[in-house]
Amino acid sequence: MRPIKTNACCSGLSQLISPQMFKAIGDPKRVAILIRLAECQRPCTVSEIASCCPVDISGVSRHLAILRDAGILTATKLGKQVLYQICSQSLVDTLRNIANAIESCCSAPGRKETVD
Amino acid sequence: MRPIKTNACCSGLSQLISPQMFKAIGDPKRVAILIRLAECQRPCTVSEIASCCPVDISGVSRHLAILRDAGILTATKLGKQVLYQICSQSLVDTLRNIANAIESCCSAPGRKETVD
DNA sequence: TGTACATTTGCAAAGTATTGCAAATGAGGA
DNA sequence: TCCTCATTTGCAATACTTTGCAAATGTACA
Repeated sequence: MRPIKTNACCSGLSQLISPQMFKAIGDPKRVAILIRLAECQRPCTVSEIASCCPVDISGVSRHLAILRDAGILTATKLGKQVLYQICSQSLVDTLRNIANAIESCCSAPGRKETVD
Repeated sequence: MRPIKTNACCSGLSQLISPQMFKAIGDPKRVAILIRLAECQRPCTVSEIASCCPVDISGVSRHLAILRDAGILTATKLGKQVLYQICSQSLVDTLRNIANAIESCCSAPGRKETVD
């Protein structure tokens, strides 16, 4: 087996890619919730969001907590209600940073290499 | 409850975001495999990839299949071996398209709206 | 204080994922 | 053909996730 040369510039990927974030998005109901929130254009209550999918509202609340814990949503209490909204700028930045890192790592010519 | 206005431009998100792809990346061992492949700068065999993490090689083979089925890797047979590599361009494009869609959807001023 | 409403949490059931081992498959070379 | 090596698959055990219901929490308002 050949020795494995690794590209030092790729090491940043492990800081950028959070399995928790990807796992949070990797569920069809949570994707439906995200799209609902994106379309909605304003912070939404749990009850409003729950109308996106045929699940008990307690389940929606749990899905929202998973997305919030992954840093994808923020929650704000307002009286009896809780308003959720997408952290769109940080999500956009994270996705772009990962794309840039993969691109520079996987298709950069003349890159520095080190033996593993 | 206010009627929910939705933003027509966001509907593309549901085509772009594949829960399967995010779920595939959303596992620490699979992230380790991806980083190994990214660093490695060339197609790698299963045995080479397996050295990235302390798991039986059969488990690594299954993780690779999950990433391949999600469209993140391609596999090529070469004699007794199978070479895996990241579909880096399509992954990069997908991440950027999602970022662009979220950005235009969530922070576009003067957007078109329709009542849900 | 008591009632109404929105949301979250405890719980148990059902479903899905991950793991290691052992055996199967498939390809190259003696 | 037979042996070896790389990879994949069957299987069972274990662990984790998702779900709905019911109950708990927290807030507003009479």
